[in-house]
Amino acid sequence: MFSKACEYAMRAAVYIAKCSMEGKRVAVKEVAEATDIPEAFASKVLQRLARAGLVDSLRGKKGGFSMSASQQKRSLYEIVTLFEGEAYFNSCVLGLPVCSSQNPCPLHYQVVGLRDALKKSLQQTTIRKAATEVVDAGARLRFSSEDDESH
Amino acid sequence: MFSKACEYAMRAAVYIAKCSMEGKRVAVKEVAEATDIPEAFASKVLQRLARAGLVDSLRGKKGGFSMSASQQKRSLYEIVTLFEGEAYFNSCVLGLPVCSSQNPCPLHYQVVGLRDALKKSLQQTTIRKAATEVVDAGARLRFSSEDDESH
DNA sequence: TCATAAAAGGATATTTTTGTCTTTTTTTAA
DNA sequence: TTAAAAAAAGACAAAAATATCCTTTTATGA
Repeated sequence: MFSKACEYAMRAAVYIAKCSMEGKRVAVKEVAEATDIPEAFASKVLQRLARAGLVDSLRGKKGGFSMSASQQKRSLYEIVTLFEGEAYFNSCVLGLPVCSSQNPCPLHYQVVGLRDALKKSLQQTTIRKAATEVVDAGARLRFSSEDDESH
Repeated sequence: MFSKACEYAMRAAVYIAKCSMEGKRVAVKEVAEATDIPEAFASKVLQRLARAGLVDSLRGKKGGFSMSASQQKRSLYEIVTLFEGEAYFNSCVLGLPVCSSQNPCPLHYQVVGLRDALKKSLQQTTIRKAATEVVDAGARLRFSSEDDESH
């Protein structure tokens, strides 16, 4: 449904938010392990999130990534559009360059409403809210449980 | 949202259905032109649809593609899963290998319902129905209108 | 039977996505 | 001031998706 980069970005962002809520700055290495992302790729994804202002990064010893309260309030939609582009939610399901109520493709009415609902759902879901699911409901950001990290 | 191959497959299938409803068999060349798909790629996509039994193909002079009444009744969902895989609608939005109500990711409840609705909508939409939209409501399968095909 | 039209199949090319590795810059603290 | 730790940046590699081209097989009709 979404690209790997986008999936990774969401997992990483939620993990960083969770850490920031606990007042902890995290390094790429930890984010990568906690969310099952290849470390070097995680680094690229986080660079992109940082350049977009969705996370803060600090270089050097004791550096790492964090999210301010206002960053935690940004929506998952912002992450998705950063990696998939606005077109993901706006362009024609059949790939036509023009498709609207004026000029619909045969699936326009069929699909547009549902896709808009998905869009709105992601717009209304803050990164912080997703992080809270992890803390409160034990929702996961990686396959294996946090118990068997074995370190 | 969907891959090019999948978009092409849906456009091509709907066009072939429309032609078959008019009792006309069509060649790749015509399908490609009518739906704005690169011809060689259209050929590959149609081969795949044919192997999957979603369209009939006939070689040789007067050959081409067509869809029987029962093929026209197949759903768009079948085309999508042929090109995107079942996983498209079933796997975790965040890309986790395991994600269910037992073991949800932080977006599980948020997104799963909407994606299921999209799935059902595609399952309930037959290729024939989409083709009827084109015939009855003038819905389009390519950018420019059919008037300016200039031939 | 032979030329022609069409799909099928195979090979190849291009672009994008995914993933890795190495070097550089920045910061901290000893 | 220097070693260590961390992100940033750049180069590269591998895989997948997209796209094109060429050959082979099949059917038709003259």
